[in-house]
Amino acid sequence: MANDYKDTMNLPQTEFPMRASLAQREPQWLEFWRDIDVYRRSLEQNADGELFVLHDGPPYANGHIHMGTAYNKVLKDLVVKYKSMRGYLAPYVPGWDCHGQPIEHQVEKNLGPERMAEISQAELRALCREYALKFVDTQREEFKRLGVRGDWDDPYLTLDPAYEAGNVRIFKKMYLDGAVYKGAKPIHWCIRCHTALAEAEIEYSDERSPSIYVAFKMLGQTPWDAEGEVWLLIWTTTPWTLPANVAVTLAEDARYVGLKAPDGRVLVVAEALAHSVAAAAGWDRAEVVGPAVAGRELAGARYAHPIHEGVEGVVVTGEHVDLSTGTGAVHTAPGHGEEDYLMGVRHGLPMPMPVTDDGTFDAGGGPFAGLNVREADPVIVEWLRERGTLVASGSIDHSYPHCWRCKQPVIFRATEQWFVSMDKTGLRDQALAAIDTVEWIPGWSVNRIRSMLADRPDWCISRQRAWGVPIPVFACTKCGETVATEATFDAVIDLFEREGADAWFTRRPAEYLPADTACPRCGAGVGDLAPEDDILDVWWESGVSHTSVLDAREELRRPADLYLEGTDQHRGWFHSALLTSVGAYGEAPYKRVLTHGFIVDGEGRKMSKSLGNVISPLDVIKHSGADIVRLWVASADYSQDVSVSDEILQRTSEAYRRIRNTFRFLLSNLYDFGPDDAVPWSEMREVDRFALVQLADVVERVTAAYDEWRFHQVFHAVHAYCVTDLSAVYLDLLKDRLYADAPGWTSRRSAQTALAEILRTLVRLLAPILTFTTEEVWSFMPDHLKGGIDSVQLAGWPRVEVPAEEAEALREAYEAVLEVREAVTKALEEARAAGSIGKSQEARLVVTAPPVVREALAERGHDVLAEIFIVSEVDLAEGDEVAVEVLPARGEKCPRCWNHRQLGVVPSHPDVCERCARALEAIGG
RNA sequence: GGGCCCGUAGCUCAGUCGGUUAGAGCGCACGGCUGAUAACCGUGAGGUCAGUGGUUCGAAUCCACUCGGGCCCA
Repeated sequence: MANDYKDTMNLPQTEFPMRASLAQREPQWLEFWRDIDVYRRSLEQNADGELFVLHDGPPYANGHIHMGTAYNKVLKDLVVKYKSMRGYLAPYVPGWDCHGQPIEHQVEKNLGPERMAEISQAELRALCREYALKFVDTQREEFKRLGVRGDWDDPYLTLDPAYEAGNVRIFKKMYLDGAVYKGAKPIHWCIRCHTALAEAEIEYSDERSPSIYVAFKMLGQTPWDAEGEVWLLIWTTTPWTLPANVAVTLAEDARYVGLKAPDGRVLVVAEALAHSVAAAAGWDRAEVVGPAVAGRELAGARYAHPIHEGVEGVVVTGEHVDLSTGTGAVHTAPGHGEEDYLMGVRHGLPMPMPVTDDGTFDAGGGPFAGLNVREADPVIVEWLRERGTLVASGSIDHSYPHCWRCKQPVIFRATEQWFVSMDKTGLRDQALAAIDTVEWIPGWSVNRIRSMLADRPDWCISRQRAWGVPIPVFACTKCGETVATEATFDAVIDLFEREGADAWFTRRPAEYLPADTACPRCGAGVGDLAPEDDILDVWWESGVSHTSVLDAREELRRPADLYLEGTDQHRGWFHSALLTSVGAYGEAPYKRVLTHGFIVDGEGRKMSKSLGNVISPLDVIKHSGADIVRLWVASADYSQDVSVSDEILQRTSEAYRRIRNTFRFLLSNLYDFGPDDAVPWSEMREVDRFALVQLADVVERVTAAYDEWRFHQVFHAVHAYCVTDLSAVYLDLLKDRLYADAPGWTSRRSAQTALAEILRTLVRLLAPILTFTTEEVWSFMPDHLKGGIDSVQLAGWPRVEVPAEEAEALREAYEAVLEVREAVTKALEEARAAGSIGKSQEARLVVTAPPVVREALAERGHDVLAEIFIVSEVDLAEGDEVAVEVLPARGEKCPRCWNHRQLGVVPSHPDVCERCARALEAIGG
């Protein structure tokens, strides 16, 4: 039986399992890393290395992680681990964004309206803190489970006292420079709850509103003067906003005409809407009179205010004018609408706000003073009708915003807000200049942040909420003056450092401000100062992490080497960090910014519950393992949106198995490879030397890909190497030598020398990506290949040195050999299809090739060619083109190595071929 | 509606300055091996380079528009 010889061979042996069972095994590696404190040791080991700071952008501390956060964190981990293995001192301090409306909103919902009414602001803040910390813990465990390495025991939290104080440091600098000012801006406001509402606190539902057409009398000359008295006709569904009117906005390019009303007045409307206006007014016939004039030509015209006597309004133009409904002339009240507000900012319009916080008109409401806006509409409509300016009226059903809590319709109402001026101190220009000092990856991303900065309005940094860091200024209760000086800021910084921002809500200013603090206007003392109610925009808070984290922590440094976030952060964190850093220090907070796309489904659509295409990283971890998530992250090109689907994960798992089996083969053939068995380069077989040349080339390509932030090319290069160079060619052809040669022969040790080098190199190339699997591989490697290092993460970056000249010669020669090999496999396949052979070792080849190729082949030697082609014999012939003839092998099948050879050459082992006989002799068989 | 970006095989990706017949791996089909075995090897089929129009001797590549998608604004 052929099997008699099986025991005499060096067949692969390993305990390294073929099946990964990642979901079960990965947690053991997490324990291992915890036990050896791998993060700390990675820092200690590189204590003298160059510092590389990847600064973590803080995810929001509510809910579980999703694919987007998982993707981002894994990408960061790849970078940190790669840099660390290259010898950089690469600390990673994860952080969380803990303040803000979503948490406050959720806590409020959990409490319910009754308890909410009883609770103090300090108590609410305590509940918010508890809520945020709970999700910090949740996400921390989930990120750790992904294999992300960092200082999880001491992350940064935006609710830490020292962090909160950093906000004040930056505010102080920018305030004292004159960049911060107080202005007004319309926001959603609930007049019943007396509170500002965020977008997430708005519910839309249908509402019936009045629909009225109102004529504003034009003043001065108009193009239609010859036709009669000229009025500008507007349409609105919110009559109560008319007292705050300051302008009428026309579409710049649309044509406006005069519409002759039955009473003889000329009403100016957009030409496109003249007919629908006449229909709404119920006129049988509407005559268009006089010229048609572009909107822009009417800009600057004046009209008499529809409510306030003796007041004038102005005509402006804007791009938001809708020409499908209404009149094409938009009533504009900057205090009552977002677009109106922007028009006001652009044209320098005043922003009257006649509505108080409970919805009552003050004196600015003119004839309606004292009336509540909820009741005002019919009164105002009647009032207009009496004066003859109401051209038409009806009602309309439309979607309208309501308060999530009391379900009442909300209004847009301008309130006092704090702003950062983009231009007063040159912030915009400085920030634009700072952008050019930063490396943006991918390159186009600079366009994105540049256009956003160039176009953005002043930054509104105040929010009317409880859960955040207060705007650190005081108001004089006597005269209303703002009190904020270097001394008060420093006192607040000190207070926050000691007690956190909570103290703002529990202590009186007199307790912590210098005793001599006084109002600069009226001289009122410290006892008459009230702390500002509003809190800072959370983008400000996370933005100042360059100060609260990078400056504050010893192991970090400002500016950071890298910020790495999704593309939405051009408007978010990249943006707010840049503005606060430029505002305070005149420079960018980062040297480099890498942005990645969003996670979408297999069709490129965003993930949403309603589409039912959401994939959770937690599920993938549970079913396939975190290394599959990590391999998926590494396989995709992050410069565009990244798809994930069951099929994609399936493909990823297949690629994983392929890589894993490559490791398994390497390990299983090194079971008897001892510390003294390595063969020096000069004594290695040529094929093995070429394998090392290929390995060196892979290291170079992969290292370049990492260095140039092209991680998906790392994956593709390594995967292709495993499949094409190793599995299909080198490992396949090596089996004969590995299995059949005597264990200690140089020929076999030469092969093992190459395999060992490949193993210790490959495992480290992949360590940043397959963090669990490579650790597992490392644990199965012979000790002498590990150099006494217990974690692959601490093993440094591989270098494979090959003599340059010889390497080049080998590349050239083997390019020809491998090309011929392709022709060989095709020929063998044909022979197989014809039924003349099964195993390739049953074949003998006659290879015909042109002189140059033939020479390259001949130089290898016939036996080596047979080894490379995995056949029993190769003969060469010369011809014009490469051709391969497949013949039955000569001799008999050796029962030990299965090659076809002359058997019985060695008398002591008459059954087997000469090589096997010698091998049997060598092992004393 | 505006700004930035994306679209190459079923999937993940290459494709140099515009230059032969657009490549690789996976998957799929078929076959081999049974000494990497829930593994491994081979062969093969798969593409209107999203579409249309243009520039050019020549376009996946440059330009315009259209369609589809993403992020951010409005």
